[in-house]
Amino acid sequence: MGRQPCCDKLGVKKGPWTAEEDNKLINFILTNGQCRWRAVPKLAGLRRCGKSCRLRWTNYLRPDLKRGLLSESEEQLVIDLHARLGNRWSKIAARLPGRTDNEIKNHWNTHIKKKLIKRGIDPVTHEALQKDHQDTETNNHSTPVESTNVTGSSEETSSSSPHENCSTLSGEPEISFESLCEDEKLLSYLLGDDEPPLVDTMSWELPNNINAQNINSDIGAFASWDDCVRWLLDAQDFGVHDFGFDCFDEIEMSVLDTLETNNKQYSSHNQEP
DNA sequence: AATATGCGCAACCGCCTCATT
DNA sequence: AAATGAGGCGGTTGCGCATAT
Repeated sequence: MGRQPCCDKLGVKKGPWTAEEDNKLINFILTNGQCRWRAVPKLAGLRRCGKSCRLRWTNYLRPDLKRGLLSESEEQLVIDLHARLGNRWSKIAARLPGRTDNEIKNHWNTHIKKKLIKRGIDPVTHEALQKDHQDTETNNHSTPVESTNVTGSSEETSSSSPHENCSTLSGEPEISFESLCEDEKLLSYLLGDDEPPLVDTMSWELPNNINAQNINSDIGAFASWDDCVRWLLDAQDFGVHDFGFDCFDEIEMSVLDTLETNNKQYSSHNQEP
């Protein structure tokens, strides 16, 4: 007994989404909130698969998405997390507010992988490529290669942990994963045991009983519902940060600050005899 | 100017997990 | 306990654009 397809394949549109379809989906979700994705296409008047709607919403239309390239600190965080979690993109994405698993996966495959390889690091194992060569250089010491030392720096300190020498691509001091391990709570959070302190997406989802007029009065004086949707689409183009949703940045910076502080504490602690 | 090649990203596909019946 | 449905995830594909020849 096979599974039913998630949607009726006949008459289901594929390919790039049009602005009109985006409008319909945004209209529907802003009005009704996220409900059963399978029912969304029908209710929203879209000839799309429910999955496709979910993907479009989560990867592109969500108003809390950041746009643009990952910052260096984000990239470093991705590398660190990947060293620990592997290709569990959704877990990794959960640690980067405003970023999607798809986006991170794409960025990994197109940018970070190459950077790591260029720096002699195997993007899969996070160990050094050409191990034989490096082994002879390091006196045959079988210490695991720094998984996230993407600076390619050859300065080997006495630290023995494979994750201690984390640094940014720009060479700035960065978050050490081992240092994070000193903080059980933080580690637990990073490894996914706890929910990350991200923005609660439900906070902007709208209850079913709120209609377009309510939203208009809440968001501002939009002349029409179309204006509201247009505004939202514009927000996508510019990024929510351009529209005053800096809480996302604050939360992210708070997390990064915590990590950095922890790293410093660990470093100073480590330097003590 | 035309063509080939490479790259980045949005979207799809199929499988897995979990909740519900 | 088994069957089913729905959402979620990771891998892959294909299109559009930029750059090289």
